[in-house]
Amino acid sequence: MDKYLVVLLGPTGVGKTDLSIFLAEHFNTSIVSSDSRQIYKEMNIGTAVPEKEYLERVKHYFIGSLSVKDYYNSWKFEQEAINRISQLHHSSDVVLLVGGSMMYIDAICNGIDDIPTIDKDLRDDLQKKYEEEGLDSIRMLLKKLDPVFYAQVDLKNGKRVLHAVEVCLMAGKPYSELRTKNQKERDFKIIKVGLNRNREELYDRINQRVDIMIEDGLIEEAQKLHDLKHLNSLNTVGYKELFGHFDGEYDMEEAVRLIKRNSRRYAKRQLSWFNRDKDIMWFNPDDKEEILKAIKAKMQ
RNA sequence: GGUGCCAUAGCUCAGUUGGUAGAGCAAUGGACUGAAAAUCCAUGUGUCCCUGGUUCGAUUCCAGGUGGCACCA
Repeated sequence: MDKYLVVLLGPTGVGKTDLSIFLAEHFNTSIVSSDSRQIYKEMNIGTAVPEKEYLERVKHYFIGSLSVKDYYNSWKFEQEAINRISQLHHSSDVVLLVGGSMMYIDAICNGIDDIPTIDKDLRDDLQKKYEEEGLDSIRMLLKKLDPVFYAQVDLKNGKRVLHAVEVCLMAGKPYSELRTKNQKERDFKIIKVGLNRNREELYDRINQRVDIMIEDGLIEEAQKLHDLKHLNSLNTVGYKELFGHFDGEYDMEEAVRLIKRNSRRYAKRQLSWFNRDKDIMWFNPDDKEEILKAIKAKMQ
């Protein structure tokens, strides 16, 4: 009997959660979350974690399982989620992967190349060099360490250049040699269901959801995390804009405006990424029965 | 009803001494392999309210109309 992973993806605010409960109950299965921010237990309101009732009705994994202080990345997620999925496949033929974090989804569906974990000291040293000597000096390093990747990389993107240098130094060989781009074999079949709405409707939903988050106490939630704002986990839409307000950079109205705008832009970036993937079947989240039918057809 | 002011991008507005126009905000498209809700790149989208007039040429000047605002009745 074939095992299936049904991947439910789409931009933020499109309505993945409601549909995921419907599908999970229909297939009598669990949900593995592929959301890089809902995984942190201190960030519930701002990341629109499914409401308590849903979490009780359907077993969810990778929601609220980490602290914002924990270091995490998509490679770790790949290891842990793949393990979890195969364990769940013992008792269920269908498992749901639900979330909008593009690279987390990719890590499960395609796999990520094996490269060494970067030493914290090395990361800090390079970061310091970047800040003191500028991007150009990091670029020169990369040119020397890995001319092949240097020719491919977006040289204006500091993070990319920096990371490539880190990997070269850590691995002792060029990053480009480690980038196989090989698709990993999985022992389950993948069915990708993409959710989208017309742009105006999607943006309305995003805007409204931000207002609801504020009513639900997002400001208080962010206040508690203010001291930790330097953490990567808190470099997140909904929190960083409030930190800016707490630090006196602008008023609350402006903070809310920025949260809405940045959420919309995030949704746009997600769509850009997903649109490349020709395996995705696209639907409006309201068409539940149609979606179910399409999934079942794929399982024939 | 009268007088005055205004009408230009999705919004707020600038501008053209007459040669079809540009800022901010918003928006759009894209990249992406161990920070990814991150990070980076690119893009001005327009009956310049309508109809006539003057002019080689009108978004710009003139007249009328329409709509909005203010004041006076």
